[in-house]
Amino acid sequence: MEMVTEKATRMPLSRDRVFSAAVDLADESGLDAVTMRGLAERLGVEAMSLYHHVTNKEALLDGVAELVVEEINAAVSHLPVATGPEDWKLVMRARILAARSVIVRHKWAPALLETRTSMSRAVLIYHHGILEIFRAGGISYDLAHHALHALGSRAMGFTQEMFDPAPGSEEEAAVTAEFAAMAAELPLLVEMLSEVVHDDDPETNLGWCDDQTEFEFALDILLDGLERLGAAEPSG
Amino acid sequence: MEMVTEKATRMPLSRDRVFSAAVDLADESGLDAVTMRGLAERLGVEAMSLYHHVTNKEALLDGVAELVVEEINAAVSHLPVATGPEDWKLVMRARILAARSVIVRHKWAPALLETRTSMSRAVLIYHHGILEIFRAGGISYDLAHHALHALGSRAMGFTQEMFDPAPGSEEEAAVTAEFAAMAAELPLLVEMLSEVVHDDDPETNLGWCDDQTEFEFALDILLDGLERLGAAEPSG
DNA sequence: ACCTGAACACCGTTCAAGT
DNA sequence: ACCTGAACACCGTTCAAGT
Repeated sequence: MEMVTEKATRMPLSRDRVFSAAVDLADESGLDAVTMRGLAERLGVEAMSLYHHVTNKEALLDGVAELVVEEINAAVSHLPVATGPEDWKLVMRARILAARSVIVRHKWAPALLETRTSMSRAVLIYHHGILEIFRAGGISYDLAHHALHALGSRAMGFTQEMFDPAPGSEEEAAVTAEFAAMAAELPLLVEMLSEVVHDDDPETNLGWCDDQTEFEFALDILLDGLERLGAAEPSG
Repeated sequence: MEMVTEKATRMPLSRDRVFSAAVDLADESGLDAVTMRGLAERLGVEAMSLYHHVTNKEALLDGVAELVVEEINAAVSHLPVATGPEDWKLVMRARILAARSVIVRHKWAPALLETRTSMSRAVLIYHHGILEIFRAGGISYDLAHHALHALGSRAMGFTQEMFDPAPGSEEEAAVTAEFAAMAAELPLLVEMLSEVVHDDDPETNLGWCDDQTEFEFALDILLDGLERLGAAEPSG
């Protein structure tokens, strides 16, 4: 039942080992657990040794983010390519949902990716693939550019949701309490929530309000809208 | 030219003064400058005095977020209300763009709001107002619920953009360099960027990739799509 | 070349003490 | 009731020193 720790392997440190140990640490204990000291301990080494392989914490986080996006690129690399205006939307949809399936395995990734300020090699490659699909679909560079902005992080399979308390957490209890106290002032929200059901399956959801269904709902509105705009363009 | 500092006023501390001083500090020096010690100094007080008014740093940040959303609620409070299926989309659009104008005054707010885990009083009130517009437009609770998810933070006037280096920053230089080095592998991105122009006006943009035009482009696709779905619903 | 130990400058926070 | 000073347990990081 016990995992083979990095410490037990005793191989020399390297950038790759540092980054992938950080990913594992984040998977197990969250992003906050990724401290220089904590990561070093997991690697059976002193915190200061890490600085021999990464210039600082920011560079470490850049590397971790890059590893996640490379995992996405690997996951989408064998997916079918678009052949024309008929199938680009389905191909795009499949690619984005494949990216999302990687993100779901690393629930801390959205928060990390949002804090990255520079576009890395892997992110550029991913977006080039997205652009390829738009172009195969006969969509102009101008519209594709707008589309990349409109999709934003959704192109990569996630939306950073506001206010998503973990089910059963004290935050969720706090929201429920606040909501109950204000029910009289919020009649429409009360009525809406009595009509709809939240699916809180932690296996498929990134959070309270970011489940697969809602992600696909918004994605389809955007893809449908883009398809419509593409069809209305003067030339392919 | 020198501002009247909080220190000079010498009034006793209060929750409200603490929160609004934190907003001012974030406006001037960014969110990272809002430390217990830094905020205390600005208030002419010791760091530990703050704990008499807020339970901890998280509660401080909650209060700061709440103040921003209250500013949004004030900004939209006198806007016209929707009267039916004919005008709900315009009313919604105006409200969301008014919210955005508040966010633009506090460029650190998106990053802060994304980290809040519980839905506050002001956020509930804001979303109730949004729901009011959907309902006036004859949209069902079920569709409105999907719509709130689909809009996400965009309902409040922002999208947390990934990879938005500040114009002229070293991050932007890094992206440019990376991009140049990979140009051969990214022919479509090269061609796209040669055709489109980025408007980097720092007055209207929240970042490199989140300018007013792109925000409205995506917003209109979503509102148009929701309108279409609403019109197709069996009953209002 | 690679790793370490001690130290520094910051955090948020606790606690006992001041008025 | 409100504020303070010293201290604690953490950070990221520097630097001189070890092998």
